[in-house]
Amino acid sequence: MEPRIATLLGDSPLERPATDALSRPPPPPPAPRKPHPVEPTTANDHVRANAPSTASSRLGQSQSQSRHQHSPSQEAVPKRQKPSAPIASVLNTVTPFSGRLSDLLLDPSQQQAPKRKRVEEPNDPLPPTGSENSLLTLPKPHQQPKKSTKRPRIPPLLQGLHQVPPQAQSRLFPPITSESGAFSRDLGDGAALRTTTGAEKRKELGDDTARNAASGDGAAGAQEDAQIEAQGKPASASTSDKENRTATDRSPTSTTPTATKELRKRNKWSEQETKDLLVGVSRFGIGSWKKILQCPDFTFNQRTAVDLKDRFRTCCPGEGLKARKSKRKGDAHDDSSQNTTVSSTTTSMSSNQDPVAQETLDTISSFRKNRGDTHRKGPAELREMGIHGSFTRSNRRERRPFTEQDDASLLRGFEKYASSWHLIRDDKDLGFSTRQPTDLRDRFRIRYPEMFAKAGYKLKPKDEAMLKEKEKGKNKEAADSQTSANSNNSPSSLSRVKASAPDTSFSSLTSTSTSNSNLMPLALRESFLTSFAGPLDDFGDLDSEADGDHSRSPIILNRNIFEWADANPSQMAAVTTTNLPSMGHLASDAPLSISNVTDATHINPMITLNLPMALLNSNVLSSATSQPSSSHAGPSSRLSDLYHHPNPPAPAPTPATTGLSTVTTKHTTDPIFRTPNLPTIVFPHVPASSARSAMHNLPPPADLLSGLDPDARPEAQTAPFMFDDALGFANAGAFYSPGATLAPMNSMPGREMLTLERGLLQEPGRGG
DNA sequence: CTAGGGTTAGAA
DNA sequence: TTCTAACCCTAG
Repeated sequence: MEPRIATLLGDSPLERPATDALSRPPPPPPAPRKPHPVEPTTANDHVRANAPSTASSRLGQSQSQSRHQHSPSQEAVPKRQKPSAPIASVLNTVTPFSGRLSDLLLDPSQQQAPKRKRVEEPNDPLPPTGSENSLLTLPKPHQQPKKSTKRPRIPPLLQGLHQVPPQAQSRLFPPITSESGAFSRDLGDGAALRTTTGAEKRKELGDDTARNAASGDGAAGAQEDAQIEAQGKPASASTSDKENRTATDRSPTSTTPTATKELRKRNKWSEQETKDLLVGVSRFGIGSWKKILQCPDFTFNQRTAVDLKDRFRTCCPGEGLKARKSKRKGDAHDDSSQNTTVSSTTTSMSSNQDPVAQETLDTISSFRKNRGDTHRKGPAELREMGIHGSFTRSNRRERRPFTEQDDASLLRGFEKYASSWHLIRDDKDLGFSTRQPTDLRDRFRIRYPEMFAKAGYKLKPKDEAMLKEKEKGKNKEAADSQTSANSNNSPSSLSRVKASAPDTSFSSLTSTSTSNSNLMPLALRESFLTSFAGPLDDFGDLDSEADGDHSRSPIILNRNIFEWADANPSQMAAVTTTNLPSMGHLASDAPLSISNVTDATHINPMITLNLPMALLNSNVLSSATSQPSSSHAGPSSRLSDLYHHPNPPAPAPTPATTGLSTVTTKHTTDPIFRTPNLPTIVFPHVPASSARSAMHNLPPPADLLSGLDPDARPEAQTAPFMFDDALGFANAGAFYSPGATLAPMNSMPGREMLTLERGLLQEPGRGG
């Protein structure tokens, strides 16, 4: 850090002493302004301001800090002379004092002693040694001039981070600001604390004041705060309320989440609290925890709504709240059966004093205390509390998780109606009749954050951050050469944000994508766009199927594909364009356009083979085509989807494709397509061993490319496949692997990746 | 009606 | 106890 600071200051590490000197002893800046640079007035003022005993605790810390830092610089004082003069001259081009100043201040024999004295005498009687003190008190006056000379402000601030004052560690670390008050405010200066406002600070206040109270120093402050709080937020603000109520007897409590984790201690429920809770539930109903919490009739010891809920669940298991899952199977069964009995009866009743309710309670009691659960409250106890009958439930709808199908429908709905959630809800086909529009919106936000954001809506801060992080990662990945393994989703928290599938499908399909988050070259995406036509067609279910975090596995192309291609030129040709409607199209336009030559080694197999495009049609793999695509089909059928053109009355079969479609309408049974030499991925009968080891005998790139029309192989010619030296090529159609992404198939650095997102490979226009 | 923030249920 | 997602509330 320090070297960096030095760098920021423009000083070489060697000049560091000079830097220190600048911040402490009077540097040139003040010189021009004041005829007498040694004039102590300024310094004194500062010292006075800082000296007060109130701030002494912190000052003391910073002093000790400074001392450490200064002692070396002191030793270096004699050496400073040289550096300081140049710096002075730099900072102050016109300083008559520059020379003198350094002389005056830095001369160890003469100047230091007098100067020190002046400073320390009036202000700081306490300092152990004069020399240290002088260094401490001097800096501030000179830092200000420093600012005026446009010195970076960072260094002094950063330095403070080196050694966190011990006391500060145990409490909130003050904000890092340029305000000098940042630290001192946190130092237990009650007045300063009390002046802060705002919810957050109030929270902190409660904490700080609590400590103050404990120390006897800020007790008044604590009370004041409590009052303020109580006034501002009567019974609300569970957290702050919680902090204030018994703040004095819970000194270790901290407001920071992290600190809370460590310091929060068990807070047992008292009988009175429990009673209040139960009475509250009987009054407001199950689920109205906040109301209960805020009801002035009840007192809770620093409870949150969640605490209330949990307590209630403990006391009255089965009463409207699911009991905790038991890890042991037997228990689980026990619990569930019990729950169903209880809740099914209780939840259906809303009237108190119901005999059946009593029965329910008795049922509960019959279960209770079997397992040492002493918290359950039986009917008798409840009656004692004045609670009769069962509890009513708040009319909150029952929580109902979204299924994958729901998600798919939601996506479809969104494609159809955009963000008109009520329309989505009303669409009977989508089956959201039991949901509220906002439910759909919320779910969509969670499930498809990227699309949600792209549609112009605001994500929850957390999701947003996650999304950003993800994009970062993605970009990084894109930059790095990527092994197929990389493209697997990590089962981390990010997994919730599907690896760009929604993004890809949505953005590319709507052609609104300017996103760089996609690994696939834009042109390539567009190619697929056109080839698969469907604007916003259902990619949803595909995506939803990828719900499993690992479901988006990349396609790994077998090396042997090259060999196979070499050995089977004709099939190769057929395969490469099979099932890629756009391919035929492209081919017809420009025979070579399908190559994606990103470098000399990426060779379009088509070029290599130099085959007539007439072979290019379809369904080499048509064995799968007989299956109609189903929107909810599994991967296998999806595979088939890919392998044949989805809609027999295809939306827009390209001329080439249609024209050639009659040429090869073959089945896999056709010997020509059942070459024994195919890679296992596509053609199972190829031994993987040979596939891996085989070397292909491809002519040198120069030869292969010699006859090419340069124009026909532009950089991003949107070819769905690419040829990689000695590795093979990827063809979306032919080598699609159910499961997802067609990932980069080479692991060589600097190679351009071809990644096909699942959505792009999917058939559009299902059912419609 | 929607956006956005708040509250609650339930799992971890 | 914490965290996430489903659900709720309400201003605009």
